[in-house]
Amino acid sequence: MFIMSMAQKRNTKLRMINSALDLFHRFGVNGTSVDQVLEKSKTGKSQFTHYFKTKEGMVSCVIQYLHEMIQTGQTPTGYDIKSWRDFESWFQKYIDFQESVGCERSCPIGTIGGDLTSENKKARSDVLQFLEWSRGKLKTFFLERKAAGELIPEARPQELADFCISIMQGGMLLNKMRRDTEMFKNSSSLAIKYIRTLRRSGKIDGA
Amino acid sequence: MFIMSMAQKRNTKLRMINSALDLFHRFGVNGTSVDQVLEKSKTGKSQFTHYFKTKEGMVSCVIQYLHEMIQTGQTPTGYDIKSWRDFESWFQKYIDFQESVGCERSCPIGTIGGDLTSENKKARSDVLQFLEWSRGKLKTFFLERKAAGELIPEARPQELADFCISIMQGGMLLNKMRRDTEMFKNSSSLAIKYIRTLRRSGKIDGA
DNA sequence: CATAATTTGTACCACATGGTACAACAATTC
DNA sequence: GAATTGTTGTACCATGTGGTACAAATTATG
Repeated sequence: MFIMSMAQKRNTKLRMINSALDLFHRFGVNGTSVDQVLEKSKTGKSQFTHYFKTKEGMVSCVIQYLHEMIQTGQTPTGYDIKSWRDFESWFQKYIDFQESVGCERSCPIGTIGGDLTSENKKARSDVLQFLEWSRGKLKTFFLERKAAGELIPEARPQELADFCISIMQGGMLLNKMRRDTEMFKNSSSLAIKYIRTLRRSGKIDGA
Repeated sequence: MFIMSMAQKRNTKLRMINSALDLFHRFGVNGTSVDQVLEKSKTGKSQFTHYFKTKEGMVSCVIQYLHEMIQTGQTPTGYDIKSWRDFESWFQKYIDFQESVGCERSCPIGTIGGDLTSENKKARSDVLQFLEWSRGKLKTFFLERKAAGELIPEARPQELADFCISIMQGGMLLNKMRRDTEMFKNSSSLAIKYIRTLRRSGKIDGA
């Protein structure tokens, strides 16, 4: 039946995307060949051409898939931040993730995005779309806290969002290089302390 | 004579290293082939084998060279930080650099380091050596300021150093992805503001 | 069932990749 | 100037690379 067909189709395509995501995340786009993805996903060249046409097409699909997974909360890390407690654990989840993989990976979007050049128009635009979405999520969190009177007037939501994402990206990259979580721990700890000083009215409830 | 020989030798090797550095910085190690380096430096395979033996050997030399350039202040950015003013312009120099290259590059060490895997033992150890050196430079700056009574007792030099480097790495990576300096500007601006709150005794002299 | 559409297997291709072999050339030292 | 050392040019190679061609199998739909 139709549903079976779509399921079957999605299944094969999904296996390829998952394999690609894993390899891109570990070795980068340039560090991963199409054939390696095919081997890992137990598929052939014809499926590759059928579902993705080119390598960049595959990269694009991988990014969109990742974006969807993150949006729907199906990743160990995420952007569903509703409280100060959520916010402070936002950093911690990245650290936990890295610890769980021996600090051999940084943020997938950072890794993939950093590999793209101006030629990769489609894939880059997918990365940027995700990036703006994530900035928006954090910005919205801070906006809401500010509207609730929990942030001093000088606090600027967009700056705070970019500040957090920068620390996360840099921290994860440095952790990966050192195969150790120390640097991200140190920097996120300071970021949290700083942002606490921008709060007002009420006790600090974060971890 | 001997000097001419060494100069000639260094010249060829240096041309290769400079070409490799430029390409690695722009496209990453995995995004650059040995042949591209040879073409750019107008050299042949025999010189490659003679001076570097393998691609990783070349990467290793590039990192060591870069480390040396940075240590001796021959790069637009650097770690010669003696005053609060120096410190605050430390961030700005990276932003200026990115602006000067259309935000098409991030930090060379971050780009190259992020491409390496556990197999690249030599190159990774070179990256780590540089990284520890740079952490030490920033840490020392904060230690000295603290010793001079210019930082509150709660301020921890190592945390502050890692915090700054994380923001720099993350900010540059994000800037490169977005081809724009906004995110690094936002995050470094907050970092500077925060660190100002940790200072005491005396006016803020930074830019 | 027939037929159309989707999905997959096999073979192939031109070119890029990292690396080797080895002779020729140039410079330095004795 | 002979011998040693350092440097470069040319040709080559096995394997990896992204991608194509096309027929065969499988699945949906009339």
